Amino acid sequence: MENTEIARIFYEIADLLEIKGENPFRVRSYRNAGLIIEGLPVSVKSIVERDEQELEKIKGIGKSIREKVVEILKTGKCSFHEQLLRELPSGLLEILNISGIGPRKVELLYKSLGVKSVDDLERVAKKGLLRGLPGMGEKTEQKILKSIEEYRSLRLTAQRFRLSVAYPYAMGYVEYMRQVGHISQIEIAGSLRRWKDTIGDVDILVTCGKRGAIMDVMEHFVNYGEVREVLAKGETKSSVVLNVGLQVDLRVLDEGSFGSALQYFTGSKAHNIAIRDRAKKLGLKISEYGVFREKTGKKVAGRTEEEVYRAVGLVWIPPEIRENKGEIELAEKDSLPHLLEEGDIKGDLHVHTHYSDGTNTIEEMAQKAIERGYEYIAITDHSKAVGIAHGLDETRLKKQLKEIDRINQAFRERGINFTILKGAEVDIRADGTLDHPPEVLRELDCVVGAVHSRFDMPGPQMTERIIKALSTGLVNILAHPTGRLIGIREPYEVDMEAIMECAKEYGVALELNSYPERLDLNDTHLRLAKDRGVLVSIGTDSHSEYHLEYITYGVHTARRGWLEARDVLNAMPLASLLKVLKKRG
DNA sequence: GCCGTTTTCGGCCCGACTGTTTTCAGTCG
Repeated sequence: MENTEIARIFYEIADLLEIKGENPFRVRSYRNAGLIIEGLPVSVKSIVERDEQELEKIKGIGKSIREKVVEILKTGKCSFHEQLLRELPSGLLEILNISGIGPRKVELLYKSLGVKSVDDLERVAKKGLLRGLPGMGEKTEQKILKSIEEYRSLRLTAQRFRLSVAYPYAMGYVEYMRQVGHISQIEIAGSLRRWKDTIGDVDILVTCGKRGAIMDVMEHFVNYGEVREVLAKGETKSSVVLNVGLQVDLRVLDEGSFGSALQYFTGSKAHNIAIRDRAKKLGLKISEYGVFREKTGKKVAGRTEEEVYRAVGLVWIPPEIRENKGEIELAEKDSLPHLLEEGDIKGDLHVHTHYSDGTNTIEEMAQKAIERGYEYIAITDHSKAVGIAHGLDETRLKKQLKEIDRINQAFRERGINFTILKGAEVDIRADGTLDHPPEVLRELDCVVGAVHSRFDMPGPQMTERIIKALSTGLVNILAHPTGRLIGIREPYEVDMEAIMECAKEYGVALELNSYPERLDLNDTHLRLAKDRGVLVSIGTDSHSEYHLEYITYGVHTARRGWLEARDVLNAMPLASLLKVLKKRG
């Protein structure tokens, strides 16, 4: 039983209790428990196997949740959850996905019209039966029908957008908004500012210099060429949906509230709740409009984020780590980690060329890397098992190595301080053996091992496969360690703690693959790697010279995992890097 | 249901927009 499955049961309990009209704080506890469990870097199962009391040490998990977790792990189900499902049809949970419908309406629809599913809902809405219910009119009925349609089409595609998809759209919108006058400040907030790997919607905040111009700004916003639909248009907030289906919200603020609004809309929700809780204990009240004294209502901060954090006794916290996972406690002591920055990156250790499935030559990739200010790259083309990528056999690999020698020699002669490392992305075969012979691998500077087949293996087998490969002592870096493709393919089952233990023993770095569809390892695994003292290599997996820029996504993801320059293999200058790489074998 | 540097009981983040309302509930973020 995986963490996500256990979390799902708690989410469902929360939804069902909410429909029943239970105490909202009890509901929140279950939902919160789901969030916590889903976000744990280690499996709940392993914690319980060690000592089930340890669960209660996690903030937000008490006796009741702990008992239910243990029950789920033992029996595969939760009797409380089952009991709720006997009281209420499970189809009600699906109805909650229809936007504009919450628990109160679900209850009303179920009790008054016997609506048990989305299909039922569609039927009664089409019959015009909704408009008779209290609080509902013709407009609600039409809106619900439209939402059902959207829900059905959305279910076929991804509901969230990859960071790399949302980011350019958001930047384009910001550029467009700059064209209207009266805007003095503009920032993107939300999960995009926190660089989450997927984005639900985009939040743009602006300040408007002239009071009377707010509606002009709103008008400009909803008239953007990419807008498919206007969801709301008010004096402080407007919402639209773009043609691609991405929702964008705009908020207009006073100068004096910009910092507090930026803080508020950047989130995360868990971080904000903790910050507000803290404010309350200090006799303060925080809203998007500022920090106020609870008693007098006097405003004490709001212009900048620094001001807001200072008002509650904290130093400014980088957006990427605002998840209420320990950052607030450290901000109090002014001992936050010094997070990695893009300028710390000295090179790229996962790069393909036209030898396998890349589009550029070795020289072209090196040239681009030099322009980025790097000291080195490792050329790591596929091995022969990855036939579809035109993987290299030993003969072609040897030819490539000679070419690298030639180019390096030419760099030296021209006084260019840049080194191309000889590498390979060697396939870890299903039986755990490597796809190049050991004597060939020993000739290389940088061996990247990776799984490219049989993703459906059971967890223990996959773990054993990877551990066998790393234990040869021939691998420097384990590439995209979970194999996930965001929104396309789930990660394969693997015991990450066991992999990390092995990686540490054999001096293997784990990769944070920066390719936008991968971002693998993810933030929680990165934090685990840091805690376990396993080095991380941030590679772009570039298949063209333009892909080297993906390092930006990698660096921000690394920041989400609390990584500092000293935790990152390719933040090392060449000399130290070579020392680490040579330790293998 | 969870939590505790005022608490083992009594709190638990806050506000905008919409659609239906004649003062507000529900939903959303």
